[in-house]
Amino acid sequence: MVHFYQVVKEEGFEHASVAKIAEKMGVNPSLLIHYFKTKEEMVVDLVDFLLERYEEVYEEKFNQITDPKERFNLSIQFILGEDWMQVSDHHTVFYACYYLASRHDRIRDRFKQMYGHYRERLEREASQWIAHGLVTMKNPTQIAEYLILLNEGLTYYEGVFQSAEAFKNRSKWLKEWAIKTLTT
Amino acid sequence: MVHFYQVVKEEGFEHASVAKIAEKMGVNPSLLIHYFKTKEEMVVDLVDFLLERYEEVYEEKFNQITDPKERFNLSIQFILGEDWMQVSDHHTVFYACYYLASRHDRIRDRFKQMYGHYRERLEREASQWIAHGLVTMKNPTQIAEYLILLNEGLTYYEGVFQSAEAFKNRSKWLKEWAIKTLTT
Amino acid sequence: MVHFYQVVKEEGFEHASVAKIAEKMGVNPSLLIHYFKTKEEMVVDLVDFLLERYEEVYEEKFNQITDPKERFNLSIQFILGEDWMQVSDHHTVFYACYYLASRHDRIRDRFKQMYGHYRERLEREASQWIAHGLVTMKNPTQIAEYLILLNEGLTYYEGVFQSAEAFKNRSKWLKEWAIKTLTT
Amino acid sequence: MVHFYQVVKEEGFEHASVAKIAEKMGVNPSLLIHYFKTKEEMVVDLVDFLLERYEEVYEEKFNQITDPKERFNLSIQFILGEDWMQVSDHHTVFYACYYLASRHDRIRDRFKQMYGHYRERLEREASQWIAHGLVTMKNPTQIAEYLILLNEGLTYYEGVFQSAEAFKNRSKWLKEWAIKTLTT
DNA sequence: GATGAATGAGTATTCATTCAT
DNA sequence: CATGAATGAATACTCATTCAT
Repeated sequence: MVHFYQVVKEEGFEHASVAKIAEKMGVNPSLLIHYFKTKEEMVVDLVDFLLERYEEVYEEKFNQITDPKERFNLSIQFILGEDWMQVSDHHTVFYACYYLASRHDRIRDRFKQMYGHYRERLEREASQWIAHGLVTMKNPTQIAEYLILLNEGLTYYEGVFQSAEAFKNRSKWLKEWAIKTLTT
Repeated sequence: MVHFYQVVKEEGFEHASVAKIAEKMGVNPSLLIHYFKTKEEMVVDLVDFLLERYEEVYEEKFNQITDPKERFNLSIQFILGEDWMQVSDHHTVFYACYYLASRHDRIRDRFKQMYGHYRERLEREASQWIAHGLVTMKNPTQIAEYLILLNEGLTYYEGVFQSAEAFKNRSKWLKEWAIKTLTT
Repeated sequence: MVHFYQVVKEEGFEHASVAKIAEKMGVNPSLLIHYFKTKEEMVVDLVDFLLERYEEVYEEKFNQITDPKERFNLSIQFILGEDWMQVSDHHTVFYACYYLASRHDRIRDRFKQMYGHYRERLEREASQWIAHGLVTMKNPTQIAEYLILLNEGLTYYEGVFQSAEAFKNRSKWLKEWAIKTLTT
Repeated sequence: MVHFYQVVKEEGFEHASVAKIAEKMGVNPSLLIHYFKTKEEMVVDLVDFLLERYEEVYEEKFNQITDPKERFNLSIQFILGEDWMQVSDHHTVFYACYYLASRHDRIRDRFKQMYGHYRERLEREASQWIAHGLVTMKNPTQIAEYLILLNEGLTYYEGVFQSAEAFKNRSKWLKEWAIKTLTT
């Protein structure tokens, strides 16, 4: 899968043929078909591979800290800061898969699942923030979705303009706005 | 172009071959190549076609109303409400093009341009809001980008879960949050 | 025709399409077809154009001098020397046409005609040489063909190795050999 | 390769498409591309195939006889006689390739190599002739090149007029002239 | 005298997949 | 467990040519 991912990244999804993936793996194209039966299956697995990495990343991030207040700040930092952007050098591959999701039910289900987990994760966080009086908003689901929305919007927008500097600046005030929105 | 658009919508970008587009148009494939020289040119034109429609839509929307206060509410309504979603039944086609932009400079330039205009449009609106004391945030650019971010995040998220009802609800509280953020 | 010639020279015979020739001429492709009826006709005309230029060149060369002895030396010089090679920067185009001649009767007839004239020309020269006792060989036809053969062999060989220096040297001793052959 | 050769011979180089070659072979066109990667590679291989056959022919011819004097006469016979012409029913294919060489470095290199070997072969022969006092000319390279030139000129000329009878006659006196040139 | 729309056959090449070994 | 031969459909694109204007 990592080879599939690499080919997509280097040559684009539309050029990621079975032959090229096999070549990168150093095996025979037939072998890939033998295991996956069909390319569609490979694509689904690629999506799984990609989304699992996302899940791993945020699980890992949220498990590092225990102090609630610190967690709140670090969550905002993680979701709207530059850390996430590093993860998102997957950008091209990710949006290729997102497009697929719009046409392909099985793939969209994977996305639903991943974002479902993501939201649950954030809901649990948000509940803690509420419990510790760190935020004034009272609905954990809304808090979670709000942050995801901002995150995706930010990533999307950066994908268009691709300016590290502008992103840095935008990230800065957006974090402030988000904190203000949640805490007042 | 509208035929290209339709084929992409119906069969997916990856299956939108010159032959199929020509068939939908009822002409010979070579005729398309004769006019566009290459398929790449057709794709760029498709992107232009798509983005121009977006530009038309928001230009039209923003030009309907003159009363500043009403404009503020209607802008929020337009950007974060269901109206936009109707425009966004282009979803699949749009994200196919967005993916292309990540790999194709000319196409990304088109996106930059469109979002540039969009932002300028919103900046001018925001300046009015500020001038009339409708919002407390003082930076029109940040206001504009904030709204675009929310809009894109919202659209993106809906693309995954595709639930009209959930969207409606989300749209409702998000508008409230946005207004609160901008006005307090 | 000169445009056809140029396109063949620049892009190769196989890429010299009606469209490209028309473009180089600044006219509409249909116009060319209108005049020539078919591309085959254009090719035949190209061959005519090319061979006529060859005829012009040797007619011109042989008409410059009147003194028989000088003519003998200058003929050898012209046929086996570097002058000819300048004419033969047509090399690519010429051999493209020669190949056509092997498959195309009308074109081969043109070649026959041109070489017929060439041989006759040389025969008349050779007759003069014989009459003035400049050569010992007595058959003008054989003399003419011998020189044409050497010329073509020399050109052909140079086409393979493409070395100006080696050609110069080869040209030098070949002229001596030819003179020796004809005069002893 | 032999199929490619046949198609070129029967239909002309310009019509020797991958599809036609595959058809003649009774296989699928994509199989050819699978093995050769590109048509250009096929063409290079065709040239190799053709030139190797030439090499084989003259190697074989020169290895038959051991007596030096006989070798001299037989070499002249081989190079300027009708034997060679039988080999040269490759005429069309050969000149198609020669034209290619004028535009294609890799192919021209093949030609250089073949003619290099050919010349070396003849140089070795010529050295023997010199050593045995069969010829008066003392430079083996010049002797070799002289014979190649005559051979190519003869072949070329015959390609234009295509008259077996005229060729026979021409071949006859040309051999006498060549022997005279080399031995006096 | 010239243009431009349109065609249809043909080009090399890519691709996922099958099957025998 | 893996290879390699083979296929057939699809791809963008080229080209000479026709025809109406």
